[in-house]
Amino acid sequence: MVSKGSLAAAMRDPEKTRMRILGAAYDLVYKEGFRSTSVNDIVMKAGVTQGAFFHHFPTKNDLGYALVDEVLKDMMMERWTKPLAAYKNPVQGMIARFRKNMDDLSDEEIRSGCPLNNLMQEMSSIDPVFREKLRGVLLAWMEETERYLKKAEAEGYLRPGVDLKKASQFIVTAEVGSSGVMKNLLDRTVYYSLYESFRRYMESMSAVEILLEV
Amino acid sequence: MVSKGSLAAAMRDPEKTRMRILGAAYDLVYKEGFRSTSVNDIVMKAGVTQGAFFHHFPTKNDLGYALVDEVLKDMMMERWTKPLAAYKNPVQGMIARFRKNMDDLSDEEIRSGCPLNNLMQEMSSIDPVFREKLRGVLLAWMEETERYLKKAEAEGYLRPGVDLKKASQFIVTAEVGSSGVMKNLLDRTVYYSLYESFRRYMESMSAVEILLEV
DNA sequence: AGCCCAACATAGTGACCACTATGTTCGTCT
DNA sequence: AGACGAACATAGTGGTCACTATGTTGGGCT
Repeated sequence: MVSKGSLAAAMRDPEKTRMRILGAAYDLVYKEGFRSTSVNDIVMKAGVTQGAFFHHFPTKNDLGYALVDEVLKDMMMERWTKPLAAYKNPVQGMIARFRKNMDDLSDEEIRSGCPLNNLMQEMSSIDPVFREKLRGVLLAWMEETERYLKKAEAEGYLRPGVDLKKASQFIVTAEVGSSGVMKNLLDRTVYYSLYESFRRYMESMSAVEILLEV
Repeated sequence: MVSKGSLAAAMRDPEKTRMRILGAAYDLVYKEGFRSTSVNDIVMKAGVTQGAFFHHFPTKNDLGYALVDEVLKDMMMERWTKPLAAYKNPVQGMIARFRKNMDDLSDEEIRSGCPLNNLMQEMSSIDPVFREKLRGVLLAWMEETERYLKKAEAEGYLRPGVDLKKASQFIVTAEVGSSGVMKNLLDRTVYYSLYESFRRYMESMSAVEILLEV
């Protein structure tokens, strides 16, 4: 009776099938773009049939929307805002994280760019539903950044008079823009250069000396 | 014999035909993206036949390359670096131009984003020829920016110790990133916010008080 | 045990795509 | 004046696309 159980586990598991599709789609869309990725590419990579695909997602666009809601948002928050909780001084955390996210990137990830930025530039102007969902991710990123700036302010790490909303919008713009520029230039020295400028900008609003352990 | 001449003017003019194709293609690619724009879309908008198109451009990709080399590059320089020549203080010029380029944008242009950024995010990772050509535009933009920073430094407008190359890379990244973020958010108040942060960053490297006439 | 429906699998289908094969026309050059 | 080639125009062509019509199968529920 062993075989039945172990085989059956892989057979009818709709939630797992859906996740396999989403996972395969995320990789392909990240690397090739949404329009350039065909449903066939996705089902081949996921190891399922087109029938399974269209059973779970009525249209290709619906898959794209699910990608943003269920995969992309967590991905971005996991990378950019969640790690800030580990730092006593959020300003120092943002500087350190900008650097770390850059150092951790593989060559292929640099070539592929920022998954949020990719989709924003490709889909925002041609599909209002995509834009709304991507806008939600971008705003959440900015709001979380602002929340950590507020925390920094409350604990005396910020100079008085800094407009936290404006600063958080600029911070996210710099982070997104850096990934976008790097995707084209493919030159890590430029990334180090952008990091140092970013650090200078962050330090200009800091009330304390920033010491970074390397 | 009047008819012959006036009609003939529009008939066999290869240079004009080529330009009509490039102009129509630029608009469509700018708004819809390169992959989403079909050759048929382009020839319809240009008012020429597919035969004419493929006579002037062997493949659709070749048209894309010509777009970058012959249209996009001039477009970007005309908008971002050429106007800096009119300012005595280039730092002030960059601040003023960031603002002016934003104010001059129509709603549709905001929705369409930065034409260079659009193509970079869409094509850089999937076509090396595109990447090289786009890279040329981006580097030219950065180098021109650096040239104006050098001019500013020579005339005493910059604080000592500013790394001009790093600063120019960050400036262009902020300009590109702002257009990219705006394309999604469609909210001019965010643009004003980004402008003020950009201005603060520029002022942090300035040796003089910046006075902007509104 | 048998029924039923979600969860797939298979095999198309029309639309659109970049591109081509081939024909025609006009200006130029001798 | 006649030839000739660049500058088009017309009508396809194979391939790919998102999507669908129609089966089949397995597990849960009575």
